[in-house]
Amino acid sequence: MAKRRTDGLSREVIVKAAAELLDDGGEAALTFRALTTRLSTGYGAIYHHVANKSDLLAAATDDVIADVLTGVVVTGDPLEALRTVALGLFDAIDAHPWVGAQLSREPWRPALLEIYESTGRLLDALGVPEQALFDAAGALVNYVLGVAGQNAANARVLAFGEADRTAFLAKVAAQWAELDPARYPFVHRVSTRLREHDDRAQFLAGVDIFLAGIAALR
Amino acid sequence: MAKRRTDGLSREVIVKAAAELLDDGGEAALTFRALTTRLSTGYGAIYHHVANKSDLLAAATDDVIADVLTGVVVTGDPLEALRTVALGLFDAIDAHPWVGAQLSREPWRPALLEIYESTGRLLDALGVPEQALFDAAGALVNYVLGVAGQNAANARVLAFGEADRTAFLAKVAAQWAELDPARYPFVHRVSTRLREHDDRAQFLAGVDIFLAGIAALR
DNA sequence: ACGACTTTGGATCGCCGATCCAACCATGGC
DNA sequence: GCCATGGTTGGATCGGCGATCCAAAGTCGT
Repeated sequence: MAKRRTDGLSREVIVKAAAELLDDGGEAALTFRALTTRLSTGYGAIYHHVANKSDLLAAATDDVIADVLTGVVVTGDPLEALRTVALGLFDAIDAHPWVGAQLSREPWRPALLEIYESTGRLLDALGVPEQALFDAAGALVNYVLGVAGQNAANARVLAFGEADRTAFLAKVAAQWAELDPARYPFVHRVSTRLREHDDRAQFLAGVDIFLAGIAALR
Repeated sequence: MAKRRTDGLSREVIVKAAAELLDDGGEAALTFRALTTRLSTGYGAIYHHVANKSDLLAAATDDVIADVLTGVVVTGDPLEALRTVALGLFDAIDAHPWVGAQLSREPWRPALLEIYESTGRLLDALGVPEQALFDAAGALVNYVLGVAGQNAANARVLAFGEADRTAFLAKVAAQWAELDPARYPFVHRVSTRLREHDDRAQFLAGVDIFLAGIAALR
């Protein structure tokens, strides 16, 4: 005989609640049971506004990405703007790792469309020839998606099991250092850099490598 | 009172059966129930050899990647070898999309270690300076992972719901073409290229962009 | 040949996404 | 002013999942 809600339950409210659950407890925390509890409602009410769980995840992701891309101020320099957009995406995914996992899983959705549009337009402004534009945008977006997925995976590891990032990196670096230098010369050699590296800086270094490659094609 | 198996059930056999299930029916087809049926055994027997489902997926992925990287013949030219390795990974992920999804989800596993090692060693042979080696390898690997994830996602879309690739691409391209050119100038413009593009060729174009960028750093 | 240890098969648990339906309530025709 | 109608809501329920647990069956050392 619980009382009925009077404040309209809307798709918007549900998506927002879903995003909060995801931020708080990771991807595993988003369940319809948890949603009914948080929203003090039942399954039927939620399913009335949302098709299924994929729909919900995708909608939440679209929201976050749209916020990032509309929030970025496009300066006069396309090169600088590209780096800003890329960093904005990185930071958003860093703050909401579930977005990263979702992006590298559901293609052809509004979020990805917006990312392609922003990236492609800036590459065009940069003077990339028509011929190479499509491939270049695809490559850059895929790089961002790759980093996004790895970031999300790392966040999952750190969320439960591992103490802090520094200690975890040190552990993996130690494993790399202990590998046979004859069989794994590269990994063995760069283990120190792994321990000391900064994800954000390395991400930007990758963007710059890509931009240099684009410039070479121009 | 079913008879007991006499051919030793081993981790190897289980991982192989898991890979077959994944190849046949996608990621959703890998369940312990399906495994018990296919192997004519029970849950206990499987859990005796395998820690959990993640362990199983990771082991199957490691197998596929190891096969690719050991199978690639390294020619004299490091540049050509890098492209060969990248294409080998692309083809393997194309043939087993679940590998792509897994790679962009579980970091610090043997499969990714092997990929880093192969990539890094070849970049080193290419003459990339010590300073840039770590970042360059990271960028290239992340690009491959990004494509891997998208490929896996596309395969999932095509596996159920959509008829064939050409028709699906045409549909998405049509949606892109119908977007407002004022709001989505880039996406609108390249919609034709989307319809006509070849995934494999575009992947290789992206690899070349990165290699050009890395050469610029040299 | 007997006991300790390993391996196997299946019953069972708790949780999940999804479906379904009865109760509820705002709105509009009369 | 009242009741029929159709868009909402809450919760019982279903089948399937990963995981745990245990008794039975095999294996091996002594």
